[in-house]
Amino acid sequence: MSNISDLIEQYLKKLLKDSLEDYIEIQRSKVASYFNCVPSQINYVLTTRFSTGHGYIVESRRGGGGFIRIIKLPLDRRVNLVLDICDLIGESISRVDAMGLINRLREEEVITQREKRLMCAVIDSKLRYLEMPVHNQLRALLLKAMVTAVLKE
Amino acid sequence: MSNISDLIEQYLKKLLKDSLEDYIEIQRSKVASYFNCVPSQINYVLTTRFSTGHGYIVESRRGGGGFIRIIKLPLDRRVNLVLDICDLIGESISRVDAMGLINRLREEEVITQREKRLMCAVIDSKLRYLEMPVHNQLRALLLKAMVTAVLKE
DNA sequence: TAAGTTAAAGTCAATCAAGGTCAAAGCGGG
DNA sequence: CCCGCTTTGACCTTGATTGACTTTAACTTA
Repeated sequence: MSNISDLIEQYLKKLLKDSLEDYIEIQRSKVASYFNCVPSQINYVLTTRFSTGHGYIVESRRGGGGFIRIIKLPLDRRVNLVLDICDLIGESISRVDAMGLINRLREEEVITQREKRLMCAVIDSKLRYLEMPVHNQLRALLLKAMVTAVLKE
Repeated sequence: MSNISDLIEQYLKKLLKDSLEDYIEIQRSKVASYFNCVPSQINYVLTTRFSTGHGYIVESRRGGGGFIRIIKLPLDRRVNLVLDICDLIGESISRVDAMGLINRLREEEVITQREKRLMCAVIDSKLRYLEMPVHNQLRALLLKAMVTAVLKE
């Protein structure tokens, strides 16, 4: 398991973890040349692993002195966490986004490892009877039910 | 008794035995070309010899840098439990039976209160798109996935 | 200060690299 | 001969990589 995208992902997450702030600023071209890849690969990593669905916000500026800022949304247990998450999930959610969300919940220690596995197993179940759109809706339904159940204490 | 499938099976089991972890990661195409067979033969071996029923969990990822991970379930009483439970669940299960099983797992302290709520939420989800027989099948599928996931430690 | 230059980052489609599925053909023992 | 397990291959889906082209911002200079 070692494609460049994974390495870049880990690299960025480590930067975030080590940062004193809840965000980091990078230079696309720097990171790209550090990993010996084309700059657009960074965008690929950002869109596939640092989307809103994954709990991040990405801002940037072009031109001289440009940068990319990756902000980690705080995901703590206050008031409307459940509602926010359900909102985030909506009526329909892709497998990737669902997994991203679950991972984030785990990273924030909002859920345990076992709970993560449990939720992933549900999301990952090959619901072979179903068409894609229905599948995405079903997934949203189940995910919301799970998040609600596990967080409502 | 020496068809390719058996050889591949032994090969993979040896890898597992020699591994420091309780899992291995392989590349389907590599193994296939090592054994001079078509890639899909590996899938055949996996489904016929490394199923949950056999005490393994198989995960994978496609695309560049893809891999197949074979996880060996530790063979203590919990695993037998998983296998037995999966057996018990079968292809289809009613809501009442499912709930009963979950309660039982809780009573035995095999799962936590949160996990119980999580599982109940999944089972209880009104899967409004579906007919009864399919619903029962789906429930069985999800329940088995959950039990396996939560107990695989 | 407007115009031109340079230094970023963004987009998108093509291509490559896996693994998944399924049905049909092959084969071996009873 | 038949049944069930094995083998094969065509076709599918998903994910990663690359590069040509575009857009935006800052800097420089006349």
